Amino acid sequence: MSKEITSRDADYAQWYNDLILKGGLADYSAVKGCMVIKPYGFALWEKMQAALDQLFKDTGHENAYFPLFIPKSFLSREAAHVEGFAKECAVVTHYRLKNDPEGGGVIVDPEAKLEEELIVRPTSETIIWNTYKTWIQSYRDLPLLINQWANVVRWEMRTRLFLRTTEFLWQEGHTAHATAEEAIAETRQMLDIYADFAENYMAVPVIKGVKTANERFAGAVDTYCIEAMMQDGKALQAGTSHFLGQNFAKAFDVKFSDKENKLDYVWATSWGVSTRLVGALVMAHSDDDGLILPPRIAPLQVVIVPIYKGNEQKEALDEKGKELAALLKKAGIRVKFDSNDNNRPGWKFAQYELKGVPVRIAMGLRDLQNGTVEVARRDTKEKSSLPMEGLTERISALLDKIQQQLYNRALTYRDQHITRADNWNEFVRLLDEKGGFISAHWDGTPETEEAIKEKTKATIRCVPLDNPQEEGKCILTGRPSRERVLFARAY
RNA sequence: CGGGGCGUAGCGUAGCCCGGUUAUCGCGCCUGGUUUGGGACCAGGAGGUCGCAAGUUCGAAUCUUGCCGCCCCGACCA
Repeated sequence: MSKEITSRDADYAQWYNDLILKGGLADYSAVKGCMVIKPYGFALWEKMQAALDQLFKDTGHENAYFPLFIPKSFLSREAAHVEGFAKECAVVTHYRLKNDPEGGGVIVDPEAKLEEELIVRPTSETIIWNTYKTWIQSYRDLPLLINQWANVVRWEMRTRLFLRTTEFLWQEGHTAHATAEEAIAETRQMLDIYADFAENYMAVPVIKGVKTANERFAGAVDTYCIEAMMQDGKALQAGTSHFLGQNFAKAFDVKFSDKENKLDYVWATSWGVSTRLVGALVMAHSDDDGLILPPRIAPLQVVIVPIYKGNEQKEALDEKGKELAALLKKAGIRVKFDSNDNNRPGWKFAQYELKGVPVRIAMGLRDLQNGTVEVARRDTKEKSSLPMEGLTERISALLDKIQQQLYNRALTYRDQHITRADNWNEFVRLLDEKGGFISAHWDGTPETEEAIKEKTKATIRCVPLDNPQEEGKCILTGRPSRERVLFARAY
């Protein structure tokens, strides 16, 4: 590939791609726009899944599974929904191939045309609400709190590893409630869970907010989101939680009888996060030496590398290494003892740095004699010699400390990249020179938002929750405004 | 779909402008040995439809035309 870098964006894209490829998270695939998630990358996703799944279950949700295929007609039942997704749907038209009578290959059998085409789900609201119609009759059936882990397909024009792939893995929650208040509370609760997960597990600080009408989910009344800041100053939407009102209940005719035997449509929410979170993690923390993974979700938290001369030393260190690994494992630490003799220590150090393993322990003869080990942090690259005595506790504490410091570092960066702009020139200059979130007044109209996007490529990421009210003038039109909103260029 | 860059061994590349024996180098791989506290070293070895097709030419990785593919930027979007 070319080494010519034509812009900062391209430079950054290369850095990002290298991190993922060299870190062993994923590969390009034979199908353009799709991605192969490698075992290490999938192990990371599984850690994230497990934590999220627990948070969902702790709040009363259950997992289920709905079909991959959706009858084409379902999509058009909700007007805004079809408008939003029609342009990016993969469509199944036939169910059989046959040998090409003209030559070697196979062709689509024209006899095997489906009566109604199926679309591969870009999201599952429609197929799920079609099902909910049969599940919900009475207020006693509510609330219905379902989540599914699934893959979805969105035929995007341009893709990027983890951040935007044609097929991606995610979870999507779909809930039904008796009242608007309850559904809104659910929407907010799930937003809080996402924020909690991003900050406390991924160590990525996020801003909770509401989307403007332009950025709202197709079919939602309100879209809430968490927005993160990447190291290149671009924003990344890391999760969304939608209040759907009665839109889908009406589209799929889902009514229930309340306690007074009055018939009404149910109130809905949906919420999701995807493998994009892996991309967020990579971009938020990594450096030029590779990935940096937060300990709480790192597939491997500690790697032990023996350093030896000759077989005799190797044997002694193997024994000690296995012993230490067992000790750490017993304390609940995910640890690997790498006694592979094919690679030298220096090579292993570099490899585990590329993979972002938070802590490395090196032990050689010198350590055996002194009863110590060398402990190195991935995030700061600091090395120190620690006694074997009480090592487990120290490592546990160190993992916690790394988790916290990663978050603090990302938070400091993020906060340094929220800047106020009070006039148009300043706004544009900040976007071009500094990046990050720009806090500015906006007149509240979709037209102005669109105009700003066209001029600068910046969009309104969100109106932060609990946003302070403040008189001001729109950055573009000068019309009156009551609050600032967050603008940024985004992924 | 537009703009840019590129396609030479598993990976990364030189050579191309200005055509000329057997296509360069590094990593990786195989064999043997020495090594091992930050990506080891020595010796030997295997590995190639130079993206595909046509054309020009005595002769094409190199020139011309067409096609295919990939990456980056933009439009679309999580």
